[in-house]
Amino acid sequence: MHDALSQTFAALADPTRRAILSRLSKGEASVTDVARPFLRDMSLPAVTKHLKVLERSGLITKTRQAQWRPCKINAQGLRGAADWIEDYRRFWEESFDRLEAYLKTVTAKPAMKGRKRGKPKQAQ
Amino acid sequence: MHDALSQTFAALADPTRRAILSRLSKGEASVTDVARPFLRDMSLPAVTKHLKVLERSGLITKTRQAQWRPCKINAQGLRGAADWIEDYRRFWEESFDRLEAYLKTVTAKPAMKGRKRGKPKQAQ
DNA sequence: TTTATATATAACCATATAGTTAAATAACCA
DNA sequence: TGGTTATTTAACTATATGGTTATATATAAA
Repeated sequence: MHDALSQTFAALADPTRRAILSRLSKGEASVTDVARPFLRDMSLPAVTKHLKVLERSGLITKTRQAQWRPCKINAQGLRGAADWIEDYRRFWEESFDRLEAYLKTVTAKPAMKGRKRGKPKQAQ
Repeated sequence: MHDALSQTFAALADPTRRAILSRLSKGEASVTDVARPFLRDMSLPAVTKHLKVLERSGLITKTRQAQWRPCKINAQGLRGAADWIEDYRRFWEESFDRLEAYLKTVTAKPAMKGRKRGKPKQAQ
């Protein structure tokens, strides 16, 4: 699974990493500062690894400042994911019922060929 | 990682599963129909597993109709993910610069205590 | 009852993920 | 130089993931 979108979603599929992004959305922070709230639950190298996942997926960037590596959010990396999900928004918004009815008229042609024995038709 | 949001993002972190959702957004379909486009690349049980992941994460539901299990999208399951990402939208929209400036005035108080030797300050 | 279709499960394998501890590297300070 | 702080890397472990093939189950059809 190497595509960018999969990497983004995979990066978001961890509460620690989402918390890190939330923290960084309030401003840059060093690795130690990012790690502080998690050190009761995991070691510093564990946080370093999470940061690496976020960096690889383009959701944060790291710069250098003396012996510190300030981390900065790059929420642009969320655009792809946001756009993807956006395509499904209509499914949970109020116009859903009317839209579903419309879709049923649009997708009425059977997409399943070679059907022989009363197979269930798709949305009609 | 058991929380709902993590499960949703994890389910989305696979191109096959996203393609399945895309297919189901156009209407209900049986397991075989859902699987058809993927059978050059993987076996039917592999698709069954993907469907199970989508089902566990609440993104689809399966019903029964004779020997078929029509699958139906439940994009409501995307709401949580959409809402989470939405909080970061401001980071990639045009008002970003002005907003960042505003945030800097808001988050000016140092969140890093015990600092001794010219540690980098956070967004100020 | 037998056969065919649709789907699920079992057992297995390879790789990825998320954590650990210990050691290495890098920059600053005295 | 030597010591301290910040961060990364290495080596390892346990579990999860995504795939396989073979088998089982359920319903329908002949």
